[in-house]
Amino acid sequence: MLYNQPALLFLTTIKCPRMQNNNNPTPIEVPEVVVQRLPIYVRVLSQLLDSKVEVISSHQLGELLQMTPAQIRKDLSYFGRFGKQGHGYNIQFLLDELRQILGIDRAWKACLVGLGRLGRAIINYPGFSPEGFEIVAAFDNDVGQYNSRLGTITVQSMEEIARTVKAKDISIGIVAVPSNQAQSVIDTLVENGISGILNYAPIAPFAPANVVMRNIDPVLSLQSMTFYMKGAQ
Amino acid sequence: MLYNQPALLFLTTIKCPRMQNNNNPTPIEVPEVVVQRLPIYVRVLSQLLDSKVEVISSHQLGELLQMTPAQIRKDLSYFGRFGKQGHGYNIQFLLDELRQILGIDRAWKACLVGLGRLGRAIINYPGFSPEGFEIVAAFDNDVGQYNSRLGTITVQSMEEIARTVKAKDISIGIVAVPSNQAQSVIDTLVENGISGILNYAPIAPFAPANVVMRNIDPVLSLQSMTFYMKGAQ
DNA sequence: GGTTGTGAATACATTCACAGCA
DNA sequence: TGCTGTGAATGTATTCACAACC
Repeated sequence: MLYNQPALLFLTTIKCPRMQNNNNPTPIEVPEVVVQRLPIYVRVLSQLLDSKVEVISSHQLGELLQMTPAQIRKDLSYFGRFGKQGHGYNIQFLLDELRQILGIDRAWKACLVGLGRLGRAIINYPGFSPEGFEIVAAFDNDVGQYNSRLGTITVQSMEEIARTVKAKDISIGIVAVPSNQAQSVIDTLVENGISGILNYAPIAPFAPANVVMRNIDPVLSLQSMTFYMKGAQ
Repeated sequence: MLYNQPALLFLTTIKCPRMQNNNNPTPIEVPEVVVQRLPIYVRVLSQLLDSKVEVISSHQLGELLQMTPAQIRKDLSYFGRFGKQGHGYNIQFLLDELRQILGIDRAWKACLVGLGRLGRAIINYPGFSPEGFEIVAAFDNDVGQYNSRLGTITVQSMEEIARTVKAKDISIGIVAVPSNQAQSVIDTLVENGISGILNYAPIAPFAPANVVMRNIDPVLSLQSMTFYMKGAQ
């Protein structure tokens, strides 16, 4: 059976077009779990670069991330040959490559739906824009919110989602509405051509296979945590 | 090589003591990925129960969660035999069992470290307490925050972490401090006997193997999302 | 010497397929 | 008949181990 959507968190191998910078145009398969690790490498490599480290071996990187050097080398080898034998990886070069592979070498426009407490925290979160994710529109159903300004953004009614998503060429939707509205908001975003959704609502969302879904759900994290803590308290 | 800590998100099989309600006292191994799915089952089953559904088959549940019925049956079979042939699973019974297995049939006390914008959003998040996770203390280094009250909680200085964690018997720490302070806060929590950490700081944290770590990092989610969206924009 | 990149080997997770039971 | 529970089979992911190279 094909399932088009990970059960909130996990999924397996998926076909992807091979990177363009490679001369071989045949498609390769990259495990989804590998793709999910690439941003972690990017994060650590950036920090190392900030600390003026220029070169790192898979062994040292594995030490920092608590993973095996072999896994790091294997992960990277899906995309190219970025290292030098006897030397390691040039951090700046590897970072540039990984950013291009992930598609984070450019800016991405997102809209936020839902401006309750959670939505306002999201719109004020300072971590998105330095990484190239810019929230350029915000929507809420509460009439009291309309036309209120949050930074450079003016809150719009949900009826304006269709028009604004197209007008501003938005490709990512961030969903922060109450659970009972979340699926219908997701449907609206999908209908209007959004291709990725970051969902904060505690539901098991549905979306077609061509839309990428990511869920942020701290309660699920806590609930799987306690399984391992039952001896502790 | 043994690695004691998942690289932020994912890990594999781990030894766990078998459930007590089973007569067999030998330890079984439950894949971590299975444990992470149990809360998802709990969530959907609760919603079904609210909708007055009493019984469900693995096929129907698989439909709702976009996973195979075999996977659901296999996952549950690690912990016991909860279904009836020809009938399906009694939702109330299965829920009770799953809650006990996960250790979420009781309350858990947590403390929050960091009361910036993110920390205040976390302390106001209404999703924790209905699930039995109660934030009973909050700490910040900013003198301006001390003794300010957030709901029933009074903000304390970080020096009071040790005393308060012990006095209030807190087992979970929620970390919402800036990246550069996060590892040292985690170390402090660990030293004071915290056994689970929910980390919101965008770092690759380190903790000993006996501490359960979960990371909430929307930027990582977005960065692996765009990999699949490069055709879209 | 040190380190990468990778086929082969191992370990793990999912799915199949069917016996067994209501 | 309809569905669970589960060994066996398949499909994936990780790790090993070593040739190739600096």
